[in-house]
Amino acid sequence: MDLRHATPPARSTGACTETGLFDVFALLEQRVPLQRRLLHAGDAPCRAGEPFSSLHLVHSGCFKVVNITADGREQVVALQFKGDWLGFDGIAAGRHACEAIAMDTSEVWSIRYDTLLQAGVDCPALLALLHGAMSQAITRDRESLLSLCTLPADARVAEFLRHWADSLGQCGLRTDQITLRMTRAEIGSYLGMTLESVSRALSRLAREGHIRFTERGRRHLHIASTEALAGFVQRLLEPRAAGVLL
Amino acid sequence: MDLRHATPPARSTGACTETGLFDVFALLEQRVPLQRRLLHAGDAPCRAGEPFSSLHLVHSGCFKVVNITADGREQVVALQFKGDWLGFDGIAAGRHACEAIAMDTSEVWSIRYDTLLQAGVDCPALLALLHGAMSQAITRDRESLLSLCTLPADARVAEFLRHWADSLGQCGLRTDQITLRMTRAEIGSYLGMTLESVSRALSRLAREGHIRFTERGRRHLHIASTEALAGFVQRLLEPRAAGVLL
DNA sequence: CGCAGCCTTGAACAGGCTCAATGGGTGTGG
DNA sequence: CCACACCCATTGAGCCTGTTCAAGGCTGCG
Repeated sequence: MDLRHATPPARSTGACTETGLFDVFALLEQRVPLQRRLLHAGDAPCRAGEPFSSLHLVHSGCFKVVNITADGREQVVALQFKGDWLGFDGIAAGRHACEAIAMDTSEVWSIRYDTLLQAGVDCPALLALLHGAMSQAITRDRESLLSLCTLPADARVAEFLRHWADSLGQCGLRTDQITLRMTRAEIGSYLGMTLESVSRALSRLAREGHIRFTERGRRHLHIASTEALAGFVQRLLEPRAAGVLL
Repeated sequence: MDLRHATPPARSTGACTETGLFDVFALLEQRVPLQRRLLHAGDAPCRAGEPFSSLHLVHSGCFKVVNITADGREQVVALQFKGDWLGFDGIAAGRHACEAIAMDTSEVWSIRYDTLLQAGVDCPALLALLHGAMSQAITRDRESLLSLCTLPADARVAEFLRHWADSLGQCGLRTDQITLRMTRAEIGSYLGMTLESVSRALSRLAREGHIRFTERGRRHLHIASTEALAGFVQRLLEPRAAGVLL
């Protein structure tokens, strides 16, 4: 019997590791001293420029990760849900490069990096966990990069919705009914487009029946089928592919 | 005393590092069994889809990292020089997501991941090294993302040249005379633009005197000043910033 | 020499941006 | 309770940056 499907992996894209979400939390809880922190929308477990000392495992809720440059540019570079870690960017420089900001009431488990390393000596599974999470962060950032460069605006929005629904699914929530916890401007920042383009793309998706805005407002929407969304993306891609291949 | 600053990661963007590169290689050499591999342009230490078993530390030369999707899109998502690692993307899924391809005669030190972990138990500095490198990879990917989304095409090309020169500098090479080891199409893939746009941007930079093509062909170029390039980027940014602030 | 890649440049086109007007929702205070 | 202000979202019109398509040049090589 395959346990992996009983306790699905922590938001892995492909085939991850025997240790699923449940195991991750259980293992940490019993092996490492950690501090549970309840956060509200807008709170930031780490801020850009702050000295690095702890990593934060998202236990519930969701976060946006914002990168800020010296010259004032800023962008949402990642979204993190249950099972994702916050703060990896601080390890190398000893100082955080990005802010992580709660987009909803959320709980994180904060773990001092040095104590995590010490615990890792006795329990290699902890290290495997950590490395897996970092590796996944890299893989996902590169996927973002690829989507940004190879997909037209509408497809990026469709992928974004699919990704969000997927993430909810891996937390055990329903994937057909989603509540966007970001403004159009934030979505646009994440997807490399303006808020107007996001709005237009959503309208188009609604017009084509892939999504439906619920009566509770423009941030609550119903997704007909994530497969259909994927198909929509592929259809936008075809003209180019055909042109290239023929 | 903070160990992190005693053995800082290689090629850190910000404050790098009296010790840096040399220590990394020395430490690995004396602590971990590794296999030196000489590669030629086009060789790939890891291929997409291949099972993951080893990490590869770049000892000389340079690599492009190419991400390939199931539906056939592909993109250059990173460039790696001496001191960078290849293969992090394989840890989580147990299988590589990206290809790393040598763009020049290069040497990598290949290290089995499992033996590296074991060595890490006795020598925490090895783990610090590894984590620093992964953290840096994340930080850099996010910087790419930000450049892609917030800079116009010409600025992206300027930043690209600056980054390349910087990377050479951190290998101890001269930074004013660089040889691009990529075609215009590859640069375009990395920067999210077409090869024509890259070519035009380079022509513009040459016309404004920031770069000069040498007599040895259009891939060899002389950079007047990396600071001037940074200034060029800022100048392209100002109109927007001014518009936003006023 | 002729071919194959790669690079450059021009001209037309288009996707997404900017600017602007409008409307819905929410919270506050009269 | 309504009026107002504020923020967010939608939609349209015109524009601009970067793409597409096309032609031509350079270099290296069989």
